[in-house]
Amino acid sequence: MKEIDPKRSAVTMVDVAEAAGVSAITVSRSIRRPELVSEEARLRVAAAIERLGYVPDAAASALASKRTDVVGLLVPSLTNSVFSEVLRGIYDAVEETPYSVQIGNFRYSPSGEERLIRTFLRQKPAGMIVAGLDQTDSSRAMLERAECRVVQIMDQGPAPVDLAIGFSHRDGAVSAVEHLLEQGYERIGFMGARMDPRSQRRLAGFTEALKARGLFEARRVVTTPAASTVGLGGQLLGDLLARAPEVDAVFCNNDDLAAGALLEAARRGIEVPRQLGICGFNDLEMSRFLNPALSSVATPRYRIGRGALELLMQVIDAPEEKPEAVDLGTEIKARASTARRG
Amino acid sequence: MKEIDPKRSAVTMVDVAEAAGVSAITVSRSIRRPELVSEEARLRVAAAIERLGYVPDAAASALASKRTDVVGLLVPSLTNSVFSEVLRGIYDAVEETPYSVQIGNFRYSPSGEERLIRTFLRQKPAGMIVAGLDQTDSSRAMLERAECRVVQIMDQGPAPVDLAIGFSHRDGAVSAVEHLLEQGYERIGFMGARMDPRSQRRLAGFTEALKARGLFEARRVVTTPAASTVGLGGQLLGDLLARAPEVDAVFCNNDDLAAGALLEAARRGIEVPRQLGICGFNDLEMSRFLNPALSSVATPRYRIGRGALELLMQVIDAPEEKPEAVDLGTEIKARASTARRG
DNA sequence: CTGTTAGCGCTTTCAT
DNA sequence: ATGAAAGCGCTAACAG
Repeated sequence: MKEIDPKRSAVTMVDVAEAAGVSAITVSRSIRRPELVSEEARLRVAAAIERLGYVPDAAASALASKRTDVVGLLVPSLTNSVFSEVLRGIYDAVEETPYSVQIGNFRYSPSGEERLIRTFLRQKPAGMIVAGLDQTDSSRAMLERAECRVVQIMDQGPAPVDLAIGFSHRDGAVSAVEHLLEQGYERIGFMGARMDPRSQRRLAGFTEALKARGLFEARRVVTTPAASTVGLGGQLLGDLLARAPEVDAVFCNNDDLAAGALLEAARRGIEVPRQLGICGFNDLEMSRFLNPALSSVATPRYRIGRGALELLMQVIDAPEEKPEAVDLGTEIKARASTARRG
Repeated sequence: MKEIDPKRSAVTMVDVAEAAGVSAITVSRSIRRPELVSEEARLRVAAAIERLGYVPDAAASALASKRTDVVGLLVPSLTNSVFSEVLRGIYDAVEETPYSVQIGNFRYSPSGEERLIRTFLRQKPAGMIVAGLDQTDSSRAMLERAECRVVQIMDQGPAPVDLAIGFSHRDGAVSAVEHLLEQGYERIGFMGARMDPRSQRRLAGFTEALKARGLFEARRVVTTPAASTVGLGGQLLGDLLARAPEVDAVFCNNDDLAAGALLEAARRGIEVPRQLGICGFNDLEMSRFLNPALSSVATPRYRIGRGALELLMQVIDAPEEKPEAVDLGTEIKARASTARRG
């Protein structure tokens, strides 16, 4: 049985110092800046640390030094496959630095986001990475007053709090619509779930692109506040076809929905791409292996993650630097699911 | 441009106290135990906090009180869809408590896991949740000495460090094999990627179940250390069929591989389930929407997450309590992809 | 290269 | 219901 005894005072730096026959500060230095300590002292300290099972106290260190090596990361979801690539980029990049990442998941709740920002700022993070440009006023104010640099990721738009790296969701949607038009589709529908601010911008791009050509029909747009899943993609395709049976193509807000639509079309005997073109968004790993392969708008998720952390590292010791917002762009991946002319 | 001025000393509790005309301790109390403070004082303090933009310092609080409200969570992956459900369970459960979760991702690296455990313990977490039972000796020793309760999740086996909740990967694999045998498949192959300890146990269950019936053939097992993806599932099916063309069914280590195998079979004109039965593991959301629907071993991921946090809450203020390890079990979902007799 | 001194901002403990 | 004093464990700043 595990023994938990919070009264037994833990080993402190002073204990280690006494055991090693040096002073506390030498212990501190041999942990943080070993090059400033003689090899002999360093070895004695290391041995004492090992022998006593010393674990430095992060809170005491943070309090005394007024700094931490934590980079706070705020995302709206960990289930959404989009963010897993971003995380991979961030983790890859942070591994090359002395910093560590702490994730907060606000689950698409603005008040949850405010709460998390407050919690993170209490810890005096070395930097913050937050998803999106659309924080509440109060969240935005906290980020603006924060004593650390802030990178907003995933999106692209005017007036970021500090730094920003992402892409234009509107432009991505426009390129999808243009691709579908090029392939000869003209009665194009839209399927969207969750409809967070970025999804809204994709819908806006979709709408604009079609309106510019006089091809927009409001009834061809189906959305739901529910979270995107493959199953929901099938349902939404059913809803769309019931409301607007004439649609010859559908732009899906993301690849989960698009995969669901593709599979549902197969179940209904609807031929893709001949009878119905389907285009997704994000270009998830699985999409190109579906039958037919799913066309999609590829988004630079990994590069956003890596880029965000690199941006932060670049400015973290240079408070005066302020790089421009970075637009990484998107790329349409034309595959069989929209190859009407092929 | 964002102003970062680390020299400008931040607002402290004493500043708030002066502004509110009370002492620091009253400020402290009106934040943490408002019921101990008169309403008048509380209102004045709240106003002062608001006016000055006071943000309590987490490090100072942790140092003085020797406690935090952080529950550390260590997972080997955030990309692996398996953990997203676990996270959802944990987040749902923690929302009902005053604690907050901090995720560490060790990316299937044992040394990364050690490093993260060390980092987490420095913060004196209120509790720890770690994936798996197979830590290195050094990791295990740290967890055993930790001044907090520890829950190991995802697996089931002898001698957990402290608490445990999960299911038997071996039994799950056995049930998959039994299902395939019942359906009349006899030359069953195995496809596995990553092959972490839990995957190894699934392979062990697969092997045992077939050996017991004299049906095991080593060449029908293909594995790779690479991470599971849909694309890899297609490749592994190709490898398996090249090495053992006689296989009439395949048990895949997880649903990503199984989905890839299913899609690759379609591409090759192999009829599923008639010519080839395919069974996955985990029962991801998408699996039942594939064509044909994918049979899979459903794992209680959400319940593991929620259960782990609930276990922790249950023992966190009762150091003497030590519940038994919880085995949540698995359930085979028989669907079209293995319905040979159907 | 090493040590001394003086806090960091908060909470605990004990008074009142 | 409120406060005064003491210190949590570490590091910055300055000596030596």
